[in-house]
Amino acid sequence: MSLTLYNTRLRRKEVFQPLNPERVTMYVCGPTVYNFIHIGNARPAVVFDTLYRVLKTLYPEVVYARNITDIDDKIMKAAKDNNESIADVAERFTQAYLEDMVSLNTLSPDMTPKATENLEPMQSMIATLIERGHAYEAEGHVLFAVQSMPDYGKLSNRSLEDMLDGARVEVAPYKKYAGDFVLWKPSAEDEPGWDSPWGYGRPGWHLECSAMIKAHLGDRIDIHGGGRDLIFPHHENERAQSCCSQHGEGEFVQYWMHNGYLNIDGEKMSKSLGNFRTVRDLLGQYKGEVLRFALLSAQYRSELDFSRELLAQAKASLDSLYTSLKEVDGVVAEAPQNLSDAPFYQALLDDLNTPIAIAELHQLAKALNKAADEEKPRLKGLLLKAGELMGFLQESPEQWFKQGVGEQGISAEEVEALIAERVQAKKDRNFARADEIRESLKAQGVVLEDSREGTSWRRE
RNA sequence: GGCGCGGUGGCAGAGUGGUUAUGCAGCGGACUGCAACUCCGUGUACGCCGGUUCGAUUCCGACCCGCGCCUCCA
Repeated sequence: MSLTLYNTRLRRKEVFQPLNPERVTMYVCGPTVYNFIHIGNARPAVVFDTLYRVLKTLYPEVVYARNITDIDDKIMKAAKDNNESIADVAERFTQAYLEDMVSLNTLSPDMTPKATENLEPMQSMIATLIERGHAYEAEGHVLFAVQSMPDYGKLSNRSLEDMLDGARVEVAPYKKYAGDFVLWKPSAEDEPGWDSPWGYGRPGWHLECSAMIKAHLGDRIDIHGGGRDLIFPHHENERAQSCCSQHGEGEFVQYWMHNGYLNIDGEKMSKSLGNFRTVRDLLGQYKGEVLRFALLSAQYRSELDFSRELLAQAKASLDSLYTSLKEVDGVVAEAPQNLSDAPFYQALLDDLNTPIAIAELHQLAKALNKAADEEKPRLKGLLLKAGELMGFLQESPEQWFKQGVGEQGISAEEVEALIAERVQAKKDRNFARADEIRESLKAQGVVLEDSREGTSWRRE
């Protein structure tokens, strides 16, 4: 079976056929670095990281780019509010973002282009658009003329008329047409900017992605991903800029992919509504892998309600998977020779059906629990591989169960000492003392488990 | 107003024109000094009303409800 992906532009699933099977290209919209990211922002990072892992099993070279937007009015505002330079704000939150990405077990993209390092390609794209009659200058601005593009609106499936009907912003007076959007805007003396043929200024938001894709990946790429809220206007406008400035004909992006929202109490999580939880904050209470598991517990196009219960269930599921692995700690895993028949792989190939793939993880774990010794290396290898494709199960069970989150509480040495005391108590048939120790540890978040091999422990 | 998404058992969440995943929680049992873990067993749910059909949660139509986008947003 081959990879199928849901293409937003066509509103249906398609078999994925790369432009060049030797080199697959994927671009995902990264953060604007003016704040810590919230867990909703983490969803595309985790989803497309999973896709990246799957693509790597299919193609010899996958080039994954995820940008950093480090020039933007919101960053300028944050810098002003904190009395800090724009570069410092951007640098600080870029680092925080990269740390959060590591916590969520995402692989590093092959490139992380920054807007401020790509002004030249942006300006050259503007020049081309003006030359070709798709853009015009007005009062220090350069605007894209949406009416110059016959199929503008095709990605988001809307007509110009319909869009303007519901418009809720005032139309700037210098626009020839209300739907035109900014490619370049003037900066005041004390604002950041760059010299350009159209005066001192800075790029419009949509431009950087178009320009960086062209500069680093080429005129045409295979996959472009991001959150659903980027479909319009961001990706529609990117498509307009890129299609109208590229060499030759054809779609600039072959497969547009958009993840659904993360909700809080049924409402979209967003910075403007203020109902968000930052990844940073959540990492104080949950391991990154738990957050990742929660994010992948629904198919990426569905909405997902983010709650304490969701995280508790994610944690419980991972505990159970790691328990299976713990039981075969001494078994050497046998790497699967061929994934193509594995149900978890089939599920991932079907537009990243992670809930099914997770169900298969549980099936593998259950099979492993019951397996005869000679079957264990193969099953363990499959389970680890399935986990790896989704970014799970890469810690040792020991680490998973004994490393706490945030406040460490009782030390491992103290736990071991109490276990030793309890073993003696049990030997003396002093069960009252044995139970007392277990209860006391339980109250401190440590669970003891007796077996023939002895007593093991884990943090809850 | 335009465009779009969704409503599945206590919760989360797939899927399918008929044998109705999976996990968590619950219940019964095995194991255990007692537990925990694990294992075995256990749950006839698909918003409402019509239609098509031998048969619909799945297809079609209407309706109700929720959510989103229409130039800040992942």
